[in-house]
Amino acid sequence: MSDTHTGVTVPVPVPADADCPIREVLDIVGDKWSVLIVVLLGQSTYRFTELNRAIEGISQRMLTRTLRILVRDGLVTRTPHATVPPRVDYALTDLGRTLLEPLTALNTWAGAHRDDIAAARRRHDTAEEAAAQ
Amino acid sequence: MSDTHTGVTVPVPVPADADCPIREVLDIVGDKWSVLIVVLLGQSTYRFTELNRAIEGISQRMLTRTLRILVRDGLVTRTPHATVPPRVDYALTDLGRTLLEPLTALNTWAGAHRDDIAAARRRHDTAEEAAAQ
DNA sequence: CAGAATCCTTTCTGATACTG
DNA sequence: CAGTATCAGAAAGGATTCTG
Repeated sequence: MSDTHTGVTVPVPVPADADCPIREVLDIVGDKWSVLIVVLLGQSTYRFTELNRAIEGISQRMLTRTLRILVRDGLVTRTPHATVPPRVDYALTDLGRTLLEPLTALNTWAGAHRDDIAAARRRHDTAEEAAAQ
Repeated sequence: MSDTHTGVTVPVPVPADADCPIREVLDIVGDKWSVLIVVLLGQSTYRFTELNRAIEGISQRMLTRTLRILVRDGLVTRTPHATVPPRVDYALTDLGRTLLEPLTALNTWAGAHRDDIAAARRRHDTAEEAAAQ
C-alpha cells in the first residue's frame, strides 16, 4: 500500500476486529452505559437498585445486561447474598480498577475541553447557517 | 439520597446527558469509528480514500458521516483542493491532538490487559456451560 | 476522487409486565 | 429486591447507485 502524500509504504493501520486492541476497548467501553457503571463502582460497591437510581436514565434491562457483560469480561464482581429480601453487590475487580486510570484521563480531557468543543460547534453551525442563505 | 451500605449521603453521581463530562466524551468517542479515525490522523494527514482503505470495514457513508461530526466538534480539519480529480485532506486540529493522549492511554490499557479479559471470558463461559449441565 | 441520496437490515434501547 | 421475558420503536450501519 502506497501513501499518496508521502510516498511511503505503510502497513494496514487498523485491522479487522479480532486483532485490533483499539476495537477491543471500544467493544468494552464504547457503549452507552459501561463507563458510567465502572466509574461509579470505582467509588464504592453498589447494589443493583442503587446503580439503577444513580445512573440517570438507565433502564433495568440495560443495567442488567451491561453488568453481565462487565462481569463476563472480568471487570466487575457480582456477589449475591442469601437474604430476604435478596441483595446483590457489584464491585470492581482488580482488573476493573486498572481501567479507572485511562477512563479518568478521558474524563479529565472532557472537562478540560468541553468549552472548546462547544465553541467549535457554534462556529461550525453558524458558518453553515450563513452558507445556507 | 442515602447510601445503604455506608450510610453516607451521596449526591447523584451521574446526572443526565447535558451536564455530565463523561457522557460528553462518550458522545464523541463512544461510536464505532471516531476513535479509529482520530488515531490514524494522529499519525499523518489522510485523504478520504486513504482513510476508507485504512479502516477495514468502514463504509463510505459512515466515513463521511463520522468525519463531518469530527470536523464540527473541532477535532479534525477538512481541506479540499481544487484539483482534477478533486482531493480532500483530513488532519487533526490542535484540539484533536490533545485527545490523542487519553486515547493512547486507553489503547495501552487494552494491549496490556487483553489477555486478562480473554481469560476472564473463557473462565466465565466454561463455568456457565458447566452450570447448564 | 469525494462525496450525496436512497433503501434496507441489524442492533440497540426503553417500556411494560411478570417472578423467585 | 433483583432480576427475566416480551415487544415495539429508534438508531446505527451497510450496500448500492448516482454526481460535480
